[in-house]
Amino acid sequence: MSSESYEPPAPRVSDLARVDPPAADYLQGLNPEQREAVLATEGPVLVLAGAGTGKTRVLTTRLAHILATGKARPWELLAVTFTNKAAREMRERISHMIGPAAEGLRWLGTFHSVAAQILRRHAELVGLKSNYTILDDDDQERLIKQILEAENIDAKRWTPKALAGLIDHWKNRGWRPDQLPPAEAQAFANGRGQALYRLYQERLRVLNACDFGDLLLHNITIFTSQPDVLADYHARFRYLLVDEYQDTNVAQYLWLRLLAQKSQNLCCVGDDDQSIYGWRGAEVDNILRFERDFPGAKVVRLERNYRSTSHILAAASGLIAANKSRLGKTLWTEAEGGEKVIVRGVWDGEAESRLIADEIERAKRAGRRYRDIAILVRASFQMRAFEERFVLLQIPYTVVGGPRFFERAEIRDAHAYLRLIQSEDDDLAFERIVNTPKRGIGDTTVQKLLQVARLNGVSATRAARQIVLTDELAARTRTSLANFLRDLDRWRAEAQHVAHPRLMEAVLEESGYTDALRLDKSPTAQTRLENLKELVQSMGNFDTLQAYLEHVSLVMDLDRGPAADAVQIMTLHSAKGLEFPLVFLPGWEEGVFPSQRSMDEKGEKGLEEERRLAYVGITRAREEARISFAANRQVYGRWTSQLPSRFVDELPLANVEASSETGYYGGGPGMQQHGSRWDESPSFGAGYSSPGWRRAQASNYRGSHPGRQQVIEGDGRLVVTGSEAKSDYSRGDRVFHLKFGYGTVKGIEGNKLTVAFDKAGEKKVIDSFVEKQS
DNA sequence: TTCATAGGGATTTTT
DNA sequence: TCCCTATGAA
Repeated sequence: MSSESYEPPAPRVSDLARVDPPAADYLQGLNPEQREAVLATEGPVLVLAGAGTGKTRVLTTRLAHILATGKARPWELLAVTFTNKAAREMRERISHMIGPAAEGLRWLGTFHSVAAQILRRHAELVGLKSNYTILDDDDQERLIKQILEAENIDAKRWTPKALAGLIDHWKNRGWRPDQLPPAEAQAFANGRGQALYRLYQERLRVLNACDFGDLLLHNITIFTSQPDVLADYHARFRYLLVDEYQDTNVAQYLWLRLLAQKSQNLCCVGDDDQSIYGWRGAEVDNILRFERDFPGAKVVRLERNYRSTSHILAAASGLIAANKSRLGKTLWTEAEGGEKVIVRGVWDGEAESRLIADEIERAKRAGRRYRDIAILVRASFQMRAFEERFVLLQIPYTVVGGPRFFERAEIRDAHAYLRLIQSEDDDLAFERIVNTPKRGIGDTTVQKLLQVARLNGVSATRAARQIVLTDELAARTRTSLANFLRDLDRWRAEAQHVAHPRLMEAVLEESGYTDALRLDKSPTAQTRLENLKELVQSMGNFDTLQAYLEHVSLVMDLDRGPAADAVQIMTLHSAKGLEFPLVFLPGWEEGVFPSQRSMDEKGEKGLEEERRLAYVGITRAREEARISFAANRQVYGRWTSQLPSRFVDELPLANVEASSETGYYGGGPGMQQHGSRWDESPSFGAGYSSPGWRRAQASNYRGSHPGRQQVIEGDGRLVVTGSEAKSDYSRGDRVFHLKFGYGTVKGIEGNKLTVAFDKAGEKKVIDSFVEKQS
């Protein structure tokens, strides 16, 4: 902070001398602090960027500035982010500012992708080949499971998942097997943790593979053991930039420190108040300690918020002030006024979703777009109530997050084929597909193969080659294994001259994979086939198979098309970095948010992280934030009565309005005063005049079920009586559903249909929500 | 190899 | 409550 540390007169003069007209442009419109953060290029800098203070702008402008002033060329900049999305966004914005020169930023990427690139060049230094594969968590877990089995450890009591988590944790802390602190080494399966970790690493080396944690850890090993390699990178990276510094773990911190130790030109941007990934190994301490770790560091605080209204900011600030371990910032805005943050209690979870859905319809009628509205929940089980309600009212929504494209089983299978074609030694890929689709090579055979492989210290494929020459297997099994090997060899030969999307198609056809799916009557088979088609298509974007496989292991997701106009439902975690005009924050109840588990496991630290999550939630809102809590909630099928979250009490009274929407609760005296009981007496029956409800009812009647009656019961549930009446539908009918699209009726139970939708899979729906196709 | 059933677990998830 | 997994029987 001291002014001495920011006075490198010489560079500054040369800055001014070199800045040419377009350069002046990019500084326009920055506020003084932002400008300071951009111009302080030399020495360590910590930019504390509060929510909505123009962080990305500073980041990109800073890079553009370094390039424009000729301090470094694009390939001399190291810029790391956590997500591919952030990296992509940064690259786009920079190329917008400086044009095609941004293409040269080859060291702009995620921690993992940059580390993977570095590791490719020096793999042999840690016992790998440069074409090593990167395991996903699925492979990782299967490998660990094998080790546990081989070591005769009860995998029920000591789950592979738990060990995977532990190893991850160790890697996050930067510990290799021989570096574990004694206390940690004792963990797992009666003190065998360290030995198992060592075995796991050995297996990885044999497989020429590494997991995500290894990417960084191997880098660190190389840098510390090979000074000349490190010196090479010191010469290369003249300026280093890190986004979301509060989310770095110890390994990432060590990695950065090694790379920055010579030039010291390290700029870290982050916000301690938005550190919400502690459970994944992020160390808030990294940011809290920055000034100690980098003596003479300059600290710039970005506190002017351009996103939210003053009530929203004040509410968030008041809340986060309850945290003890923080550097402290005071956000301010010129956008005075606006709506207060609305807080209210409802009777139960259903009332909550009903309330929010109705308000969304009101907002829509008032001219808001659906896409401007978000519902941010603590945990995904909370999403269902909203989804159900939205389907009922036909409010379009999208759930952000959820299963990702490359994590689907069929995609992983397809990749396993490719991996095995590319590297015969990839045993994990071999095991995955040797009997997928079924070709009569059962578990016993595979186990036998693995045993032979381990005994002779060769890969499973090689073991298979040997074993088919003997008579150890039944004739039938032997033939199909031999066929499989022959196919592999053929594909491997084809891979030399056939374009990889073509190869993929051939493999899927000739292996019988697509045939098996076509014969599969299950409703998801169709979707899977489509996914595979999409996969083949996406492969075309890459020059080589190698490049493609590298991409999928590091990116794990497909670029989604433009977002539809739909309400966004997501967890608070995945909302970080986003903003919406109208934000709903449901489920603010003790135990749900803050999450009980978080507090049980991490105590005060856990609670503070939950509070930061609440802070992140509120600060996503540009214009309106609406918090709610229910008095009763069904958790895992059990009704529990809930207490309002302590975070509700921590909101500053002046910026909050405990609203009493007519019909949702009595609005007794309790509601006016903060801190008193949030009594509420729901008045049922109100709130059913919204357009969506009418639409739903209309479509019920349109469904034409003579002899049936719809009754709206006291609790608001739609009950259809007389369900014995004969259904209009019969098995095999083609139907259309507004949300799920086209499908075929598979079963009928009263007014409920089981429909196999072409896209969405099998669902149970109420018949009045589908239209019969003739 | 496939089906049925019992049991256990059920936050958050950047790569 | 509900969904996924492992396990066992046919």
